[in-house]
Amino acid sequence: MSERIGIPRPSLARLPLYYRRLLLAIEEGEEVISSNDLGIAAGVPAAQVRKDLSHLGELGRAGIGYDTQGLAATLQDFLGLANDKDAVVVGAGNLGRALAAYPGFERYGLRIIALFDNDPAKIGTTVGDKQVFPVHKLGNLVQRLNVQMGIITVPVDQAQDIADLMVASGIEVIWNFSPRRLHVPPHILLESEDLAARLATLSYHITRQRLSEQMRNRVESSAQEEVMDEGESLGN
Amino acid sequence: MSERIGIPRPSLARLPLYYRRLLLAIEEGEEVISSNDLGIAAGVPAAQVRKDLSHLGELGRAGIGYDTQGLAATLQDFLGLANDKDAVVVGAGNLGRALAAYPGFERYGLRIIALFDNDPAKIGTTVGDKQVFPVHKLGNLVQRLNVQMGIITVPVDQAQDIADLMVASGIEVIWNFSPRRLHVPPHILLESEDLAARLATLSYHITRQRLSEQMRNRVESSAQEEVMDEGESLGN
DNA sequence: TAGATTGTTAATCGATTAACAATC
DNA sequence: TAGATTGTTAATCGATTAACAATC
Repeated sequence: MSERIGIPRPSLARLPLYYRRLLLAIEEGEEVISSNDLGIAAGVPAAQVRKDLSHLGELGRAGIGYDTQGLAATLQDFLGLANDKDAVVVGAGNLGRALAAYPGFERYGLRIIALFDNDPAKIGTTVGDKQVFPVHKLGNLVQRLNVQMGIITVPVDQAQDIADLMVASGIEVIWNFSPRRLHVPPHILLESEDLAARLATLSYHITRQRLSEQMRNRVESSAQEEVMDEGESLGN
Repeated sequence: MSERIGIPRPSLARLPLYYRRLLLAIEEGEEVISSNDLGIAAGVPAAQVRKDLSHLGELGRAGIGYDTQGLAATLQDFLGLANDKDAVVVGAGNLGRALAAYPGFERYGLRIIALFDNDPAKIGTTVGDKQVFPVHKLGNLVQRLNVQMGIITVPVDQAQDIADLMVASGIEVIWNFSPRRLHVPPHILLESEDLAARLATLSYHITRQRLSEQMRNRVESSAQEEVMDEGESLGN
């Protein structure tokens, strides 16, 4: 995907956070909100918020702030959250079933309409109200219902095959949860959540933290010794 | 976490991808690998790979490339992948159970030792060989076993409370899967996977893709009309 | 020697932040 | 009017990329 988008990627990623804060503000009955408050919710400075929102137009009022209802509607529209988006999950293991049942997706317009798997023990079972079908039925269903999105939660060695199958079936957006870089034609949008890779970076931090802790302990225990030394030198 | 790290975040995030490629190369019996090949695996140019690896030292040999075994060992060490890292999952819903059973984590040294939940129907059940305990037992177990990492998969309205509890129990790294910005003291490392927010950005792309498709169809159908017009004007 | 490939320097690119006139 | 807050410009920051001498 060669990204013909009119907004920087980091800005786009923050819009949902602003949106979420706006829903909260609306619920609280607040009619306006400042870039500062939106920034706090997203963990960025107010200037960043204003810059981000400036990509969508002039949405605020100087001296006042942003109209909560208006801005929420603009973001909802810009992100297409009110549009129904059909998806299928391939891989009805733990992760696939968890995503199929994830309660947070519906409010953003995602409808997971079915799961697919090749394990006979899984075929025919349901996840909530969603059925698990054999993978060979994927193409037909995707074409018939014009499904746009495919979610991949199969074991890593099958991920590329499934991606190929999805592309051949006409799926245009792939959300990949397998720990593997997938290859897709340029017109397909591919987004990956590589949890194992993410864990590896956390592992890096845990390791450093452990080291600096040991250092601290060593400093503390020598401080402790010093205290004892002092006690002794005071000779009481 | 004010990030006293000696390597840029984006570089750090790519190291696991290089590592994975190295394991593959080793499996294939390859003894050296070029920055170019590593780059292909991670989707970045060779210069990026060399720059990333230069943060860990001079690891390659000019004219030759990188020793696969040696570089893999260096990365494993740098990322602390061989160190055992104990974790608990709080929230034994679909996602929590999926993560607890996720097969990709063990090879990176993560040991999920228990799950916690407040639902009586879940307490006492197991996920693989891991037991689900009531949340009030979290502090004791974390302290007794010196658990470093907490994984949050509870509903959004409980996420902050659980984070507070984890911090109070001595956990130092939190991996948050709830769609909410959590507040933790500065010495705690907090990393979040906000799947709903990620979905919202995918929604943006799906919406644009749909629009550009409609445009294409419109162009095609007018092209179609033109063909028909021509056919007519040819008068056959 | 010729060819391959590194590590590093410098140039480029893009995002973040600070500052402020304009506006309410 | 005084105070608050926007949108935007310019400065800063940091990461990516290109280029190349050094090395094998």
